[in-house]
Amino acid sequence: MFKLLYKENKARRGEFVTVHGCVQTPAFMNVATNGAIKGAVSAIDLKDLKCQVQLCNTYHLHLRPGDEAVKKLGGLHRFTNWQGPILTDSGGFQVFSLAKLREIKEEGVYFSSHIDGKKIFMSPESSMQIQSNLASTIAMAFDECIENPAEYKYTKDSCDRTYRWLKRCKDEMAKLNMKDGTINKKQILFGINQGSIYGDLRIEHMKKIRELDLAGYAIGGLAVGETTEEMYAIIDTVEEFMPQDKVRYLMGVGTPANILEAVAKGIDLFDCVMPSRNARHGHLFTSAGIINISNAKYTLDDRPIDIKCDCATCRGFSRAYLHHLFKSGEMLAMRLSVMHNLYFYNTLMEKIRDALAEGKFEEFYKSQIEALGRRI
RNA sequence: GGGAGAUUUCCAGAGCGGCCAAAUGGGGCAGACUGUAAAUCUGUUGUCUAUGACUUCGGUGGUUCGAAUCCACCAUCUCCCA
Repeated sequence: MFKLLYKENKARRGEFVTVHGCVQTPAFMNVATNGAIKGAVSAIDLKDLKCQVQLCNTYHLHLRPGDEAVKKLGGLHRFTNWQGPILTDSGGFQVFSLAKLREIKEEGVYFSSHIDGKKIFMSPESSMQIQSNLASTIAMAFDECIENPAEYKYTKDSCDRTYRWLKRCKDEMAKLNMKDGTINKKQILFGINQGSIYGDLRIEHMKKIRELDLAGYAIGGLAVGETTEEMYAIIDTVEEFMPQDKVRYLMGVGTPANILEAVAKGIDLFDCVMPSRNARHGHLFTSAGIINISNAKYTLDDRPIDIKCDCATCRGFSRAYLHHLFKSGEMLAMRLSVMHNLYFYNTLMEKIRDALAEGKFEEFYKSQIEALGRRI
């Protein structure tokens, strides 16, 4: 259940209540595709990183260790030791990211496993079954994430199919939530808007899916090849047609600047691989801009990554030490960096919420938007 | 004392007369990364007045139209026989 607390222009400060706890929004969900944040960060660390929601992946966990195994082990919460809300992505993104390894049909998608080539079939029904076995808090609808640029005709047909799939997802989840042996019988479903960069298709699709009265609505298929301006334009276009009383999730986005911009446009939830992936590659976010810690100029830099940050990494370690850990290929380089970047993202969201609560979001936006994208 | 082999651009190491400023690794320098097939990938790594020019392959001299590549001597190192 979503409760809108404050609004400043389009930006929203809210609370999203789930069976696994209340999420203060706007919020960033921390991505743990395989049930772990890459870079050796566990659920124990997530509390210190101000994480509210963990995101896991249906396709990946279905292949390994298998959703039946996770179910036998008590579901994702017990398996990963994360007791807060968990959102599972449906496998729809893999329709995009594993495009070379799949074939789309009306009944569902045939994948060749990226691990061993084995044929995998995922349909709206099987995605719901897997997510039910994983027992996440929030299940995402099984969609096709269309790459950009896309043909208008292809996009229209795909959106129509994604809509038919959404109805099948809803029906299947209703059945699963009543079934004996289901771990989380209160699992909720979010629908996903598609339509590439075509405003009319986006609106038409959004209007149709909002009729299904789902627990939340996501905008998918962005940050997959279009320009930032096109992405912002689509958010503006679709937002008007999203229910006010439901949580809104912009999937897979993005940079800190993207997130701040999207909050201003009325989005509540985000997730992105960027803080963790970029951290593993030495790309760190700071209040003054972005740094690449493996650059030679940090060899003798005794300052913390971000002088204004109070994460465990910044409290205890210098840029020079992090630089050395990267150059030496130490695992610790990634762990400390991922923890910093996630803390940065989660703290950014906290600052956004505070600004909204005080009615100072616009001020905050203006003071931050430029620095967030700067490279130093 | 005698014999055999080595010496290449930051390192290792290919090259055995022109297609060589010199393969391939590593290291260095930089860039990318947006619902994670990503501890990955890409570019670059002699100098410059830079679609070309110049100086390099232990040293010096020589053969040749042309040498990292062939010859002579020198230097250093390794192995074998005394």
